[in-house]
Amino acid sequence: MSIRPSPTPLTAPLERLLSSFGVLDEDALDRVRSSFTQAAETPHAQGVELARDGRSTGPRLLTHGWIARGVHLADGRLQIVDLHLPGEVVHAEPDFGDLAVWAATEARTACAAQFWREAERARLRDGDRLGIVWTAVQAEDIARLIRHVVRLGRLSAYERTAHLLLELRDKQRRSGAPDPLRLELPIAQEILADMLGLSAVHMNRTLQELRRSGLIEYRGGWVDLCDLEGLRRAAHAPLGDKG
Amino acid sequence: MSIRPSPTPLTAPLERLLSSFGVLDEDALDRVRSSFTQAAETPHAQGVELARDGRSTGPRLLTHGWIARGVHLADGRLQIVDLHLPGEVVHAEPDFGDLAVWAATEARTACAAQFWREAERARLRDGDRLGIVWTAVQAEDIARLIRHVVRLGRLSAYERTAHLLLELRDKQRRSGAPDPLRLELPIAQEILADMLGLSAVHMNRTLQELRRSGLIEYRGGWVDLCDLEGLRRAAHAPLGDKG
DNA sequence: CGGGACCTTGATTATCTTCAATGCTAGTGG
DNA sequence: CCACTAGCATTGAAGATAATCAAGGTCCCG
Repeated sequence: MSIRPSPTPLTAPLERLLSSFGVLDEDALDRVRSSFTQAAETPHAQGVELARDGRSTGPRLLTHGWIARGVHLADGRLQIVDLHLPGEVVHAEPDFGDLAVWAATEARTACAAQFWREAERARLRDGDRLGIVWTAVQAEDIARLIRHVVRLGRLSAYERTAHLLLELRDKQRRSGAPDPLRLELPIAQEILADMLGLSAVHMNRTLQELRRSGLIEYRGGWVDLCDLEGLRRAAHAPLGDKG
Repeated sequence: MSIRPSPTPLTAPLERLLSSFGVLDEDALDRVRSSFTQAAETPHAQGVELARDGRSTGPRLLTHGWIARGVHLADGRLQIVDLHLPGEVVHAEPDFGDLAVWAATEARTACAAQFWREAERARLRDGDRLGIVWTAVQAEDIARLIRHVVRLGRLSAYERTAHLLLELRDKQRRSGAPDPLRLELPIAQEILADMLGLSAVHMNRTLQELRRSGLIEYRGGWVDLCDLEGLRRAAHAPLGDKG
């Protein structure tokens, strides 16, 4: 009997995500995996909150499904701050304003407290591969927030949508998606609208416009990025590396 | 001749800012001050960039004036990501996208590389006051970005403007402003517009609307927050603690 | 006095929201 | 197998919000 199933399946998407930011040596990879030996997956039904206001579940590794973070205004308006894909460590602590964190689809997570401590400690050791990679991951988290600010502040609905699709594509590639031109989009258009600060109706019309322009095809929860270069031009952004 | 004027005036706004996040003991305060014994102030003329694209000056302590961080789009549009006041440590490294950092007014900064290292190290030591406070400062940086996302995504021009004024007021209080109802605004309306994702014309009209509503008075680079509670209601936000 | 930077105003147009239906599809129970 | 329902996508029309264009106006400074 083996002590532990070979490449702990739990951490597979995390390993892919980390590797997309830099090479992990055997030692680093080992520490990543052993941070989750104690961890069991928790399932989350669609729409159920992981954290809100004061309550927190600590940092959690998303293993399956999508998780959304966002702010609810008193009058019902919602602004989504980020959408998380498998492999990402979701900092579910609402230390930041009254952020809500919920499962945008059926999802599964595992406690990442030990990993978080290990990674933070690694950042301070010179030359530690895990630390180098983890620093890059956190910088990217902030860069993504900044891109979101630019998207919402200065891009039109059409530009925003193209920009977001490229953003999600890049996320999905880090998460280990095989096809660089096919994007899984298992969420309602209303969620995209709440991400982009648009009404659901206008979101729908904008997606149709992207279809009519031949930049995407969209049906059944999948988006085909037919014209990556066109999307990039539409988004005024350097997102969406190499087809 | 004295080696160094007693409470190094250079760090005074930084000390106030840090203290607004938690108590610093003598030891922590000492380390803050001695991180800047080697540092000299550099002046920056209005509009001059500290960093752009690849080039960086490393983390710098803003001692006088305002600094802006933002993204320029190819067609001339500009989205400002944050406005910095004295006491803040501006991470001028454009690791994050193609962020530009420039002096929004005449400004002076000092190298904060040593302080940054010291503060980061302190974060990892349990019970270190500097570490605790620095962690809070960084969490607030992210919280502010998230509030910016909500502002741009889901608030109207009127709401956005009220929200931003409260945000700037809170910043200015941390920076040590004496009057909690008087806000110095030494920047053109166009800069506020670029912060809020509006045209300069509409920014102007929105400010007038806030004046007509009796929420603010605005002239000569100063804003009086006549009705703090009204602003808070207009902003749909819990910003703007106690008059 | 002239020039430049900034603020203000009016008129017009573009973008996006809201409201109100109507279709579409998958799941459910009779 | 077939209504029946719920959730999501789509459409049209009307209205609100903000951008754009084009002038003036004000203030400061050389």
